[in-house]
Order: sequence, then C-alpha cells, then structure tokens
Amino acid sequence: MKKLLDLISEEVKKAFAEAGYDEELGRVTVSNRPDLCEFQCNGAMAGAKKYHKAPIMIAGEVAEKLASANCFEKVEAVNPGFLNLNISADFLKDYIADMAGSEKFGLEADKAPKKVVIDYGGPNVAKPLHVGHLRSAVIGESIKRIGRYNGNEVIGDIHLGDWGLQMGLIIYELQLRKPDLVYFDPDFTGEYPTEAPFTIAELEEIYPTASGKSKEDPDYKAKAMEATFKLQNGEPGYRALWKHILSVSVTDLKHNYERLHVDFDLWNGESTVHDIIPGMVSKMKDDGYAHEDQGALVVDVKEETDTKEIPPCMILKSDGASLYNTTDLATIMDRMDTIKPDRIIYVVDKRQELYFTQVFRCARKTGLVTEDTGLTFVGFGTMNGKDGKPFKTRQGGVMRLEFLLNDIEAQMYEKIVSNLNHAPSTEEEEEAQKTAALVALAAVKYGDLSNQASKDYIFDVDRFISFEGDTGPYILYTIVRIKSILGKYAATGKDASKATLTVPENEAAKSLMLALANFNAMMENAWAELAPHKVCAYIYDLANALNHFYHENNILNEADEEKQAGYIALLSLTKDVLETCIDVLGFEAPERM
RNA sequence: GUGUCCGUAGCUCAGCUGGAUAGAGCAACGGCCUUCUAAGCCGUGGGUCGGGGGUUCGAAUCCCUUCGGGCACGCCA
Repeated sequence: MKKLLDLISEEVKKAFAEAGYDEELGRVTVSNRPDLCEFQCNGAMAGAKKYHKAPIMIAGEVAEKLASANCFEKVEAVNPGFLNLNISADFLKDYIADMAGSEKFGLEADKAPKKVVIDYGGPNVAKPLHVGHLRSAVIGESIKRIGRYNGNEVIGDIHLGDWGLQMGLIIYELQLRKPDLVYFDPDFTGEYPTEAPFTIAELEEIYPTASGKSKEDPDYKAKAMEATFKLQNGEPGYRALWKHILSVSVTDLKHNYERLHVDFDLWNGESTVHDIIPGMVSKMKDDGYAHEDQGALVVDVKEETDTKEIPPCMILKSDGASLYNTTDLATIMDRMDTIKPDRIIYVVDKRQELYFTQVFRCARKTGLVTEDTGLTFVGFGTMNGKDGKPFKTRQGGVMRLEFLLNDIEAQMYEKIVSNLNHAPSTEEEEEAQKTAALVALAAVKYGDLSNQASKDYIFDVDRFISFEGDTGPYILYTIVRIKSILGKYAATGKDASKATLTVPENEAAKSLMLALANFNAMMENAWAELAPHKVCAYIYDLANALNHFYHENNILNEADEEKQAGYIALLSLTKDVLETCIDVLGFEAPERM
C-alpha cells in the first residue's frame, strides 16, 4: 500500500506539472502548523527563483489545478507561497479502511528482503548481566524486530565472551579450591560427569575473586594464562570444565534475557571461531595484506579521505596471541561462510566506533566480505545516573541488571496495589505481580528506546516509575483503556470484528485517523534509520490522539449504532497498531492496570 | 594534541535531507471524575535554540569560527 504522503504528493506533483513547473516541487510534508492545515507543500517557494516568479503566484496556479482533486477538502495558497492542504474525510476514511484490511497496516515489505545478522548482547560468561548490558539488549532486540517486521530475515547473535583469559582464571581458581576434581587429573580417561561441579552463584563469585588475585599476584596470573593456553589447546579436563561453565552460565543468561523479552537465534561466541583463526591469519599474510609492525601483525586500513590518522588493524599481538580484533574478524568470516548475510549490524557501545571502522575496513580490504555486504555500526551512548555520570549503585559499584529490575518491579507493584484502594486478595496479588513485571519492563525499555540510541541518556528511575506523560506505562494505559472499551462493547452482544469505519465527522476522529495513516511511513523509516525512537515518538502521538478522541466522544453511550461501530472499528485498529509497535519495541501490554 | 559527538524552557528530551508563531514530558499554576480506567483530558506561565560571523527570500537545521562538555585515539574488550 502506498504511503499517504506519497499519494498526496502525486496529486500535487501532477498539479505542478500541469501548471508548467517541475513536478519535483510538489513534495508534500506533514504540516508544521496544525492550526492552519494538515499538510503543506513548500515547492512554490523553492521554485520561485528558477521561474522568476513570485512564490504566491506559483502556489496560486497550482492550487487552481488542485481544485478538482478529490483527495483534498481544502487547498489554499497563502503568503509567502505555502500551499496549505487538508485531506478529504472520505479519502482518509477509505485509506484507513484499506490499512485496516491490509496485512501489515499498509506497510510494504522490502522488495528484496535482506538476510541480516545483528550482533548484540555481548555478555561474558560467568559474569552476571549488569546495567551496561541493558542498552545493547534493548536496542538490539528492537532493531531486530523492526527489521523482521519490514520483511527481512534477521538473525540475532549474542556473541558471547567465552574464550579468553577469564576462562583460565576460573579454571585455575577452581583447581586451587577443589584440586581433587577429576578434571584436574591428567591420568583420568573415563567420562567426565555431566553435572557441573559448581552453581551459577559460585561461578559469579569465583570470577571476580580470581580476577582480583591475578591483578595482585603475577604468579597467579601466569598460572591462569597457562590454564587458558591449555584450554585453548584442547586439554580434555579443561575443555570439559569449560563446557560446564558455559552451560551453567548460558542457562542463567537465557533466564535473564527472557525476563527482558530478549532472545537470540545464535548463541555463538569467541570460542566458535577459535579454530578458524590460524587459517584466516595465514591467508591474510599470504595475500599480502598483513605485515609485521613493532612485532605485531597488522593490516593497514588508512584511506586517503581520512581526516585523521586511522591506526592499522592489529591481527595478532607481538606475543603471537589473538585479540578482540582477531575474533571479530574471524566471526565475520564465519558468518559469511555459514550464513552469507547481506548485512551485519553491530549494536555496541559507541566508544568502540573507531575500533569497528578498523575492523570493517580490514574485513573489506582482505576480502572477508564481498563488496556489497553491509557492515553497520550502531553505537549507543552511556546510561548515566541523575548526576550525569555513569549509572552506579548507591555504593558506587556496578548495578546488577536483576537487582535493578527487581527494584523497579517492586515499586510498580506497590503502586498497583495501592490503586486498588483495598487489601488485595491472593488472586489480585498474583495479577498485580504479573502486571508489575510487564509495566516495569515497558517503563525501562521505553525510557531507553525513546531516546536516540547514539546519545547518552539519564536513567532516572524515579521518573520511569512515576509513569506520567511520555512513558511506557502511558502507552500501556492507553492500550488497556481500549481493551476495556472493546470488552464492554462485546459484552453487549455486539461483534467488534464486524464494525466498519465511518467517515470522521469530528476533529478528534480525523486526527486519530491521520495519526494512524502515518504508520507505514514511520515503520519503514525506523528500519531505514535503525531508529526505535521513531517508533516511540509515533506511538506517543498516536496514544495522545486516542486519548483526545476518548475524551471527546462517548463511545459506549453513542446511540447511533453505525456511528458507534465506526468508533469501535477505529479503536480496534488503534489498538492493533499500538500493540504491533510495542511488540516491535519488545514489550507487551497487560489486560488491566 | 588530533579526531569525533553534543550544547534547545528550571530538569529530561524531540525537532536537524532549511520554511509560517521552536515542540513534548516533568516541575509550577488553574480547571475536569453521579457517564466508557484521573497511570487520563483541557488550559496558563516559562526559551538570546552556548556565543559570533556567513550562505539564503527564509537557519535550531547548512558552512566557518569561538567557548563549554562527553568520548576515542596500536598490543584491553
């Protein structure tokens, strides 16, 4: 289905052409003066110079040609040369009816669907998720869903940190604590136990302890490095332990991501590509791209157009060990090999931007990716506390994601229960718990996603839980409100699915339709710009339009059944669109709140 | 130092492929619950769009400059 703006623009372009002007001048935009008109075209002013004519003259001529166009109910040429347009109520109603009947509310799927890998998450095993992982998960998940909604095949990959020194640290510390475990017996030849010799809680304690010791004690660190080396070279006991660490950790991670409504198609990590690194490196050497510099193996990635010096991309450290770059490049190679994506999107902290330009250039230069493979860096800003500094606990430590969510859910629960105005029954308590979880998630996600991803933002818990105004809960509240009305309508024995739209006969209804009509353009644009905040801005507008409509029209008491059915159809569509949008943002609405 | 992003109302943020009076939310103030959920709606006050130049009929938006801040700049990830 064509976008409403395109349909209107076609008419206006035709009018420009008929009046003897360049039709490109006929591009219509949403009015920035809603008090004057719904849509505007500024082409007359842009063309004034070219045609040596006063803009108002041009606008006037075009307006005359447009007089017969049935899609407008008002066409005005006003000084200095604006073309003010109001759409016809009938035309709009028909458009909305088409939209309601179309599969994706009028969104046309990409003509050539792309296969896209999206790399987000990036947690380390054996370490709990903390607030630093929140943005990647929330933004990445939303971009993934937006991409899918636009008709693409999008594959989410968590890209675990599961291979480096951290693993050696854990193994060595475990060996000190439980030296009798079979994993450390070099003569052991049997089957290793299937049960891990530790719990997630122990694991989460072991890693920081080991990490701390290794910083203080060079000997300890050397031992950990040795363990890492053995692991990477296939020592059976270590491999078996590593699998335990991975599985215990992944189980826990899945649980935590589930709570965030975030899921990944691939749980690959650094270890996935370990075996293909040597081949990749030697090929880069053989092809003449990689050379030694100060002992390290590097690939130059400078380009003439650079405004600053871009350091070479390091492939191997001077001690011959691989590093982050090596794994990332090998991961690209692996993805090209196994998935053949058209595009890879990285949702990562924006501080890594320079690093990723190096990696991308290196991948292109060395032929790891084809010319037309897109490599996109979506950098997100820091989540700051109210003081404008990186978000910390009251004690100044890193806040665990679980604790943060628990805290917000608990406050949400209090609010819900106090809204009941009576002591909750057991059932009500249970429902309140569920609702609190949904609302808390919406509050956190909307709070994050409504900001431009690339900017730092202030994570203000008090603001999020107050849930007034432009917040996730406001959106949910609007949906719940519609559900309630639709439920009551159905309870009178009428069938909402049979309700058909009617021509909007008041300003509130028309505004709501206009807001709805923007859906396809918005969703397409959100994908083009990888910008979930556009979806947030849209649903905030739509929710406002709905609430305005709600206060202007008494739906359930409307005596005229046809008119009432029209309202109901409008409400249903609004609900469906809102729910589609929040789904794409990665949260959902409760039945009541 | 070099590069890069940012600076919009008291606070948090939109708007930035140039257009008419710069928009929201919070906070402040004033209305609206015997009618569909007041987590709502309606209204009032509040801004030299960091400063200065320039391009343009027109600049928060583009260019230059300056001040202030964030971040990144080869063996961490």
